[in-house]
Amino acid sequence: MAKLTTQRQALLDIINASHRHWDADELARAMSDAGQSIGIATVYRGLAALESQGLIDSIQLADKKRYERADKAHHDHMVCTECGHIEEFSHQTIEQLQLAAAHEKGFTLTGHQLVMFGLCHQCAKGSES
Amino acid sequence: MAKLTTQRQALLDIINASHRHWDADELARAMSDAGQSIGIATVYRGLAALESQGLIDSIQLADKKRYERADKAHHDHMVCTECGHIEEFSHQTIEQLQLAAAHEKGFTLTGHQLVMFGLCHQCAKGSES
DNA sequence: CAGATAGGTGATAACGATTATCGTTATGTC
DNA sequence: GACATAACGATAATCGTTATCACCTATCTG
Ligand SMILES: [Mn+2]
Ligand SMILES: [Mn+2]
Ligand SMILES: [Zn+2]
Ligand SMILES: [Zn+2]
Repeated sequence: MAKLTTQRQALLDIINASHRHWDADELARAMSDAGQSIGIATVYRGLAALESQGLIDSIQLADKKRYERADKAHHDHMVCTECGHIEEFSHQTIEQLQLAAAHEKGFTLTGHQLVMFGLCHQCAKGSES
Repeated sequence: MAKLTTQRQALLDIINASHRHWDADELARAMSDAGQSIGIATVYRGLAALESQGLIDSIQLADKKRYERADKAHHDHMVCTECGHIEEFSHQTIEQLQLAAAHEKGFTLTGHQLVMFGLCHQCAKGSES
């Protein structure tokens, strides 16, 4: 039903070209920098379409949603509160224990999001007094 | 430095009176219903003050922040995407594995938030075809 | 007590991310 | 080509939250 238009393909290409976690604004700017300016509403619509088709993934951080490529195994995120760096990790046992905890409370799980906050290696080093 | 004023005490009392997870608007309405109307800005400021003093806790959900009493052990949350019901759970092993995962990536953890989405027992029953 | 100082309060403007609206444009089908 | 169906883009609107700013309180000081 939803079409993979020129601009949606371009968004997808940008996202698939790295492991970055993009927000809508960054993508609009990247398109613009590439000489292919795009309306911000089109970015939001395109991202929603791509995500609903499973072509990209997203994480909801406190302020904004960030999108990333979907061709990776499920993982969760660590966010550096100093520089914004996002580190990925996956832990099979944590996933299993989550399922167990949900089951114990009678919950039918459809998803989850684990975000850890702290200082990345770089920023922890830099802030030593 | 920050004062525990009459309205802040009232907010704290409401929050401590149950295990609910309140948003700013609900608290303003509760105050109003109790005959003690309060400006919405005062609610936000009061909640920020109470939280920074460790008198209340909060969780950041996709759209809004919700506040709850702080006199409970750390726990995480399951949110029913159908009715909004929030179930709490805590899993010691999950917490420990998170620390291990962070350490492995060189992250100094300052916090985390695990939110699981799905259907609560009630809603799962109701949606059987 | 009078004045000074430090916060707090409340109405409301501003903000930032996202969504809705609406006229225009591209794409697909006959 | 003509019509239907989405997508596009500019922009208004929405919503949670924060900033402003003109009063209010306390609390302190002499
Ligand atoms: Mn990721
Ligand atoms: Mn809770
Ligand atoms: Zn960092
Ligand atoms: Zn439910």
